Order: sequence, then C-alpha cells, then structure tokens
Amino acid sequence: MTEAIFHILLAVADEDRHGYAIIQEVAARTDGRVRLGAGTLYRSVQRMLDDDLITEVHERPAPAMDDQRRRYYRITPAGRELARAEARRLNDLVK
Amino acid sequence: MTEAIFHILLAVADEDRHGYAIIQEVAARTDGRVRLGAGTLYRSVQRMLDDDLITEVHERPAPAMDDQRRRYYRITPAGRELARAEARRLNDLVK
DNA sequence: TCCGTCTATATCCACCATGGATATAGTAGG
DNA sequence: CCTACTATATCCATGGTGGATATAGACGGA
Repeated sequence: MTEAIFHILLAVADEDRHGYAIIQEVAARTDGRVRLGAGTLYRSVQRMLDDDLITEVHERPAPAMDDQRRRYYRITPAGRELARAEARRLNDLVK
Repeated sequence: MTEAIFHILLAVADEDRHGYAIIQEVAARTDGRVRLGAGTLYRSVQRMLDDDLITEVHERPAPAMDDQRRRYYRITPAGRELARAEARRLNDLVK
C-alpha cells in the first residue's frame, strides 16, 4: 500500500474519474502539495486494476463533455475497504 | 520524509535509544506490524544525523546496564519539529 | 486555417528507499 | 564452551517514484 495508491483511492472514492483528472484531483485535495508524476499514476492504476481496487467503467458522459481518449475508473468495494483500513492505520500512527 | 524516518523519530522522541533498540521500539509501538530492516535502520540513522534530526550522545548508562557496542541517539529540536509537521500532514490526509 | 497550449494516455529511465542477506563481533546464560 | 541473542555496518535485488519522452486529440485565438 503506497501513498500514491492511497491518494488515488481517495480521488475516485466520490466519483468516477479518468487518469489525468485523478492527478488534478489529488493536487487539488492537497493544495498542490502532492503532484503525482504521470509514470506513477498510470503504473499505479494498472496495478490497482490487477488487484481489483478499481475497475474501468465504459459509461461515457454526454458527448459534448466527453473526450474519447479518456479512460474512466471506479473504486471497488475492495478498494474502499483498503482505503478505510489505511485511514485507520494512519490515524493510529498519529495517535 | 519517509515512513521509516517518521517511525524512528517517534521511537527516540521520549528517550535516547541505540539502533537495535529503535528497531524493537518501532515493532512494539506498532504491535509487530512494522519491522524495520537493519539496512533501512542504519541507513536512515546516518541520513538523519546528516540532516540534524538526531544527534549521537555519548552519555552511557551504568556499566552494568551498558553494552560498549551501542551507539545512542537523541532527537533534536529540528527532528521534533519535523515529526510534528508530519503528524499534522497525516492527520489532514486522514480527514 | 494555422499555431500553440492544454489534455490524455503510455512507456522509459535514473534515482532512491526498502527488506533481507551477509559479515563481524561482543554479550550472556546454561 | 557453545549457542543464541545483541549490535552495527554494508551489500544486493526489488520495486516505487518523478520526470522525460512519445504520440496524439481538443480547443481557443490570431
């Protein structure tokens, strides 16, 4: 469980997002302090798909809002569970 | 700021400890979940000395309780400050 | 229409943190 | 004595990371 993966889980916890949007969301959530490199993002996403923490969804937004290049991801129950466990772990650590 | 360094800072926050004792203290604090490898520990200690997060202290316990091979370390104000900042960062992250 | 910038995914590389193995040796108890 | 544990230090293979590079679609302004 790397910090990048935890950030990605948080970024897709509330809504489906595509890769590039995840990078921006993580930056926004951390006031620009965490800027995931492209390599880290796409490699992490691949690993998370393999581990069933996220799945690719093929539902597309209205064509006017879409971009055919995007690939959207959704958190799985396993991903949500792992994120909760990690949050608990960090909380214990801080205490 | 790696997780190993944060654990080491926590381990020496309350009292001076030598390397091997730090490994045990970190394991004890985390109920055995975090077991620092020897390489990680001694390398991290070296980096922390360079960065003035800890200093080596030459005060020795009573000879009966001592072991000449040990090297004791004490947290510095800078180390304490960094640990506090990291705790704050993790706390924000969990929220 | 052309141009530059941003969006978007993907792969590659050099760097660095990590665990565990190995080396060396002092300590302590049966 | 012998063995297991304590203690420090270094080495190696592995794996995560940022950033560069490649490729290309989208989009607004001149």
